[in-house]
Amino acid sequence: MTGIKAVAREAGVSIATVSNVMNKRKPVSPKLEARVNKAITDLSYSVNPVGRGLKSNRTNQIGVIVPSFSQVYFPAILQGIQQAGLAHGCTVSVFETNGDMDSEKKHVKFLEHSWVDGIILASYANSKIKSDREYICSLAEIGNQRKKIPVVSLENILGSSIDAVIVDNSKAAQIATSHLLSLGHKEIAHIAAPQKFNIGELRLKGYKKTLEEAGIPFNAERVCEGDFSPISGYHCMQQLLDKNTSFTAVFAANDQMAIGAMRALYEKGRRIPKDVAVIGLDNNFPSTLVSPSLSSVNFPKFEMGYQAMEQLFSRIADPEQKRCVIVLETELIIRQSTSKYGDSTWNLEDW
Amino acid sequence: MTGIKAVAREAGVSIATVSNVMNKRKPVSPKLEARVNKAITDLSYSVNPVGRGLKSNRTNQIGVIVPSFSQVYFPAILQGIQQAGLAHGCTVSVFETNGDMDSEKKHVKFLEHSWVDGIILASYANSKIKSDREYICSLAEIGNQRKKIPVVSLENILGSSIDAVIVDNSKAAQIATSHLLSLGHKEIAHIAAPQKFNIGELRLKGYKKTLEEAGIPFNAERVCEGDFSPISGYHCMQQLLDKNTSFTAVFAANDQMAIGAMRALYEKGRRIPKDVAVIGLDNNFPSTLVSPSLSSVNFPKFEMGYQAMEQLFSRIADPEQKRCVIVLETELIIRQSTSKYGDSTWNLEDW
DNA sequence: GCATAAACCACAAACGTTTGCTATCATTAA
DNA sequence: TTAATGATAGCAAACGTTTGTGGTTTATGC
Repeated sequence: MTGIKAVAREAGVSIATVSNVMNKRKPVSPKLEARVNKAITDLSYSVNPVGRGLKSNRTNQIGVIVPSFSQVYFPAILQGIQQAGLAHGCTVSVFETNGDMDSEKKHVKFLEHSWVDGIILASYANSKIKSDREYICSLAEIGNQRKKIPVVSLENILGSSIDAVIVDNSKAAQIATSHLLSLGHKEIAHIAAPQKFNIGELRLKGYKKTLEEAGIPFNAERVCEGDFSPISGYHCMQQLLDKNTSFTAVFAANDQMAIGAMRALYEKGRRIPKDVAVIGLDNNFPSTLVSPSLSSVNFPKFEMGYQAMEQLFSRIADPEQKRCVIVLETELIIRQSTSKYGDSTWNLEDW
Repeated sequence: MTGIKAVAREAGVSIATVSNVMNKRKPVSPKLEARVNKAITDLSYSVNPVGRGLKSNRTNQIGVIVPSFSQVYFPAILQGIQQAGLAHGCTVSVFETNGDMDSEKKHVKFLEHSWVDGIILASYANSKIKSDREYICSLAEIGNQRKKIPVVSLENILGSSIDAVIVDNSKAAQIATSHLLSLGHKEIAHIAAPQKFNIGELRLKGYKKTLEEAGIPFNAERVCEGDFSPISGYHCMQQLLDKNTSFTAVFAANDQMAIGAMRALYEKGRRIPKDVAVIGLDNNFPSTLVSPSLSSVNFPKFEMGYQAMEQLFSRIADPEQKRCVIVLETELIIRQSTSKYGDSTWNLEDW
């Protein structure tokens, strides 16, 4: 039962003075301060965050909702969030949705009642569904009886008014496609991300735009829509190969699908990159594990998490500040799957 | 400012009655109960967990410390923890150590002062270092002024008295080695995990024991110690190949190193599994991505997390119960890298 | 109709902090 | 000498709950 009261008694001062010593809110005479500090260490006292939270209406806790812990994309983001949080003495509670909207809503509801100071959300809302769109917009207003809860989104913003930290998905797709063009490829297939999601549309858009700008007509026959999973990439590639549309390169909307596609190519005896060059998007670490290693466009995942947390703190500090959308840069990563020489040395730095 | 007080006023009852209605602690007459419930929904009131926590001395929060979010091994465990926590209305705060002991200690200290109800810890303590051993043992006694904080460990127990949920690492290594033996291999190399960790020793021990029981003399020339990373597996394999000790199979102490080893074999023109069969340990998903896919021994990661959380709740409910160590079972997963026929069909169920 | 028990409800004291306000004291200027 | 100033310290209320204690009503049995 070592509370602030015990410290006060031990030091022979009032609890207010102890509080003042700890928080340096008001000046305390040196001798009293010394007495208090001695009492604190003697009793090995540390402030009870629950009591403090009650008074200050802050919990120093934020909630993070991501589709998956296992999908390699998100742990890196979590790291960034965590690091930034640590720097502010803030703990991070995590929630996983498995891409399920009901689950996501449930978690948001839960957080709403658990008095976190803020929420970072990587939503999988389907922009084609009205209720999903409404839900996303409603996020700007979530909160409990006492106050609104600030939210920072890691995905598309969809006309809502909440802060976001994102990458330019269309531009990233352009970078990938341009790279293939620069290698001399004219017939480039695309394994698309689900078009019901904003990022799916944007990545396809970037692909199309780049082709058009290069004077190459868009051919819908060369596009197949997957669902982010490797196996969907595998099946898409099988379908593309079965059609009699030729292609010498393929751009997959994420690395996982690209890896699946590589497998399908391998099974059909197509050599990578000699017969077909392959590039992915988002640069997850398995890309360095497969053979040949997979070229990709890096997403600054750690940075996204870090910035999201910083933005959240910024909004908590000033809830009235105007909306902030931070766009981070992507970067082309060339590996073996688009290498001209098909060399097979490992890039040790990836590890 | 919608607190329990406002509800009481709205319903024209005392706050005690509102509390009783919500927690069903004492019977309340149906009409009052209805009035209270109406007031609750009208004001969309929900209990403030901070206020409650202050009184009940519980936060419904547990802290989880893992070496890494990104290492595929841990997210699956996190999922299990999360799910079990959710079932108990408990949130999970995560911390990452990157395998750094100082960082781990810092996080433990932090949690000690943040009044979590319990801690789940996947420590990387070095069992060879005295201070690390002492630290581990001290974990059984951590706590703040008010009460001891229960801890459940996910790793080796090292003579401490804290609860644990583990797998039998030695046995798992035996399963892997036996599998290679059953395929007719007599010369089996081992890429070991760091011997400073308990699990490193145990896995090596299982390997040795299996060989001995099969009447095959242990040959230290066929063992190389890595550090869990793929690149270390790669280098180990290079070293093994450079020696003039022959081997027709290799057992790596985790999947990541196995994948690195496969790469080295590939570069030297050794075919897998024809020239050299490869098996890993822990069965992480990249094993299904590489080609040929990697055989492994599955660790029930989700289950480990789930059980750890359940055990934690159990101890929180009854701090005096005697120590509990749960050992979970592993399972052999045969894929292409140890397939007799070297077939190359994908196991779609893995995805 | 009365005593007794049972059912129901409210009061108020905690839980551990923070903080506005007041009280004390020493110092300084008039 | 006195009043004004400034620097410290403490009082007590408040944050939103839970819960022991006790008081009031209602039902029950005689």
